[in-house]
Amino acid sequence: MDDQSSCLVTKLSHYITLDETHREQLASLEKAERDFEEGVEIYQNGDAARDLYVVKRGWLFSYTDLPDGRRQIVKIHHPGDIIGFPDVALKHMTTTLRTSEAVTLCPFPKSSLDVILRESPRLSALLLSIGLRDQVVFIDLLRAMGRMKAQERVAYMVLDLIARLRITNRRMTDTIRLPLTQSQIGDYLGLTNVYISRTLIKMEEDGYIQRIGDRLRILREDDLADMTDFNNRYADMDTSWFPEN
Amino acid sequence: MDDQSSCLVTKLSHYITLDETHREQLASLEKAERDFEEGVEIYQNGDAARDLYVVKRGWLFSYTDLPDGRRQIVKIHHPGDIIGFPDVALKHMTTTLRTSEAVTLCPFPKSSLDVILRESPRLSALLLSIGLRDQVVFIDLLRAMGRMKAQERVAYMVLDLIARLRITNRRMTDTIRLPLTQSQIGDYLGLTNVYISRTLIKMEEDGYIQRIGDRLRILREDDLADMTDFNNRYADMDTSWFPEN
DNA sequence: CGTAGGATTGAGAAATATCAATAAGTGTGG
DNA sequence: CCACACTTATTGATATTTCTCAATCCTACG
Repeated sequence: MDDQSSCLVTKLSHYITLDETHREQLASLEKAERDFEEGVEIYQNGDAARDLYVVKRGWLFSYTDLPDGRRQIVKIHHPGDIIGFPDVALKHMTTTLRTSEAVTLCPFPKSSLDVILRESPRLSALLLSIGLRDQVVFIDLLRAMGRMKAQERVAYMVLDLIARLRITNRRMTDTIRLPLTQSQIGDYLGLTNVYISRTLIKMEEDGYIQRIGDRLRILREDDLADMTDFNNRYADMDTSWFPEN
Repeated sequence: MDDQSSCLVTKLSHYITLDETHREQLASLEKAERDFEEGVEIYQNGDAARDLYVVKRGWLFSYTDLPDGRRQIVKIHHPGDIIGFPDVALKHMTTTLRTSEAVTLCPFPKSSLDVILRESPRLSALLLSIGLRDQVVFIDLLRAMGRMKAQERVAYMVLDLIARLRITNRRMTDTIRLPLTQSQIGDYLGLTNVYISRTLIKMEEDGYIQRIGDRLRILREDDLADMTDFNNRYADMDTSWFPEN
């Protein structure tokens, strides 16, 4: 597998400059990429934690269910994301992974981390930082779920999605594709599909957003950011303390 | 500073066996320990992210506020915890740290991580795993906040606290001290102080818990675990893939 | 013994859920 | 290109959960 097609190299290059050695190390970790249809489950809560995945194409999400059927979607995954990282710490997967549309994933085994930790302190620092930054992002989401009203939560979700898409796509405009049903948005934000419907309608009436098919246009991004006291964690990473190589 | 008094060594020994080299590496990282009174703020949201702290004694919590004053407590810290780890990834602290009672902390600089990453792949793997496991814990809390009712959230909080206290204190009974006001519990669970009061009374009436001063006795732990579909993440860490040294 | 912070209680209001019906899309087979 | 089946979105009516505000009660402590 050459550098061109290594998902990990692409992902990590967004944060630090990788030299040739790093690129080779990373590229060697990956297994062959795999395609999946829309609406399939790739692994389930409770499966042995074995592989990680880098998303090459398409959207997916991870969720957990309560015994009575209530569902919480925990993370929405985009191209460039590493899926399954938190579960590295545990013996079993803690979520179920499901595709929102057709996707391509690059799997690599959890044991690859061992290689990285032994061979490159710098890459290790980067992986650690990505994990910890994701933790901050979860804390932000927690704040939204604990203390924000429906409209603010929707605003937060949209801003977070845009900020993340802009990591890999610099000239993102104000319009995003949102391949999620309102039930799924509700499961992500701790609300019902019905209330998501009403909230989106209200936000459109108030001129915050505009909906065109499965696309969403942000009309007053600054106002939404104020409303949610939004911080772009993806732009604030501190790589200054990383070891040299 | 000898091993006896190194907070980090004590903390990390709960997970893997540390040889003499590891112990020395870790002990050398720590600065002198510091005491703080009850009700003081040790650092604030927005401060430069410079130090981490290991808790030697006492309870504290981290929180963030919304501009209009709504507050979300994000983490309750006990003896043995590492505080400020997620902020390592960023240039600034994302929360404010406040004591619930008199505490003793062992600070060590963020730059110590550089040393660990360069010198010990095994310790690096452990730190990474602790960070990632904490992420899973946040995901569990997110699920509670998004999809559980007040009583279930309280149950979840109590079970999580007990599980954590049992890491360091093996023969923990069914009774814990809870040095938090009902307003703080509310800020943690995304509810109001008033509703916490009513919920605790209800749970006591139903025989789930018993309150004696600032102590809480769990009467039907299994039922509470069923109610919240509780998983003890602290007992399920996978250290099998860690590098040798 | 007075005071202050915390807990409890009551009444009413707001936010969100639930249930059920209808409308609007969307893809498929003919 | 049409008609059917199916999923998704919207709407209305009502129920539930939780919040808000204000009063009162406790309890620890100077």
